[in-house]
Amino acid sequence: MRPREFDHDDVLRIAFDQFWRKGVRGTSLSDIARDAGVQRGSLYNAFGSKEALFLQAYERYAGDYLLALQKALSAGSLRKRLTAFFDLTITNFRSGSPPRGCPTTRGLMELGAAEGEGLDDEARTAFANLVSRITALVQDNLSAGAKRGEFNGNPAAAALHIITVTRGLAVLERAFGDEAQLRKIAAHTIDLVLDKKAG
Amino acid sequence: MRPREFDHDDVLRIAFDQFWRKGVRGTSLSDIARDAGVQRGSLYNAFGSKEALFLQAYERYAGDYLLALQKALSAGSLRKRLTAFFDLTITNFRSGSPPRGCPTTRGLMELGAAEGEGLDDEARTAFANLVSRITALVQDNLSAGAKRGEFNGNPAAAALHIITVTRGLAVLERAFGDEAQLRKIAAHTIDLVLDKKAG
DNA sequence: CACATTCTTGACATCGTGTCAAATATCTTC
DNA sequence: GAAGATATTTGACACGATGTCAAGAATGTG
Repeated sequence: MRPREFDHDDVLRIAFDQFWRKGVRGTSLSDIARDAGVQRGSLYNAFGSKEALFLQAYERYAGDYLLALQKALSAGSLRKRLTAFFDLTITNFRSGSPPRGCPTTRGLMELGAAEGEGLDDEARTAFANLVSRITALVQDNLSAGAKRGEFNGNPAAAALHIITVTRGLAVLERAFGDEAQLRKIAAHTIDLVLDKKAG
Repeated sequence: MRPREFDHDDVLRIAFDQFWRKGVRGTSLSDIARDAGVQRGSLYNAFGSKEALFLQAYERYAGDYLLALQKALSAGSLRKRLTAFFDLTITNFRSGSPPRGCPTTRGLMELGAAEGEGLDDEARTAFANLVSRITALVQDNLSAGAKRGEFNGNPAAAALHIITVTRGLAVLERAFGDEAQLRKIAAHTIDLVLDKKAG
């Protein structure tokens, strides 16, 4: 056995940074190889393909991000939790310089409609998975908030609504790059959801 | 002068169909040339670049789409109008087989963060422009509805909220491909916006 | 009828993905 | 400690995409 000359995790981090900034299609393995100080062929040998490398790098990101969201949603009133949730969401979209946007949303919109076009079903599953987990997280918090009398709507419907808004925020971030606007929309959404009349 | 051997508008339509289905990065000028029965070089001669061709094709789409939305928002109660608005939005995302998603949202997420990466600022402007126009359209309807007593919130904030939801729907469409889910979210959004307590 | 102008066509340079075989370096076993 | 097995590295190759360019082709005009 010959040992690797590069660190597996280092490459994943370097690669995901590029994917995040430029999208999967917009990032070449040559870029990553240069940044990581590794030969292109070695990346193919270690990961198989650009998409496989992306998937590994993305899973890493998704795990970290989900944990951070969990933490943001873990204390205070429901309103405080939702505020922290949107805060982290927007901060994530606006991280980096220039801001990198949302990698999940970008990945989802990069998917090809048919076979062989763009990212494949494995990537779609990974993206959809993170979205589903976040939705469940929000829904659990809404259910708990309902028990405490902080919310009196349908937790499932409201969670889906909130996740839809976060996806929309990711898109508007790309369109206008106006962070204040995003925060206004988030605040308005919280008001709408929490002030809803009893149904 | 030698006359063109192809129809300018035909090519725009054929090209946009491909861009819509596979994204700008995922569509090659060879694909379009083959589909249109035109030599690749002729496309460069006539349009200059893939991006320039896309921009022309997109403007065509944007004009048509905005008109259709205007029509959907032109009659009945505010609730009926918003329902027709979301209906058309979702129908547009789900058109084609397989469904093609939202070209504007896809385009926005395909943008590069820095120079030279992905679509450039001209494309961003075109996308942002359509989003802004749709927002204004919705806001006008909300303002008119407020005068008729069908709505008692802030038209600008509500319009921004609604447009954010439509962008989110475009993303969820790619993630889950579940049209019934999209329609539920849309209905819930209309309820939230119209049932809002007086503020 | 010839000319100028535009379009078309094919060749080329460059870059990206992905494959492969040969070379290389370590771990293991004797 | 030496030899071989095994995995990694490296460079060459095929292929397809973008974009440029010069040469050929076809039409309107003088």
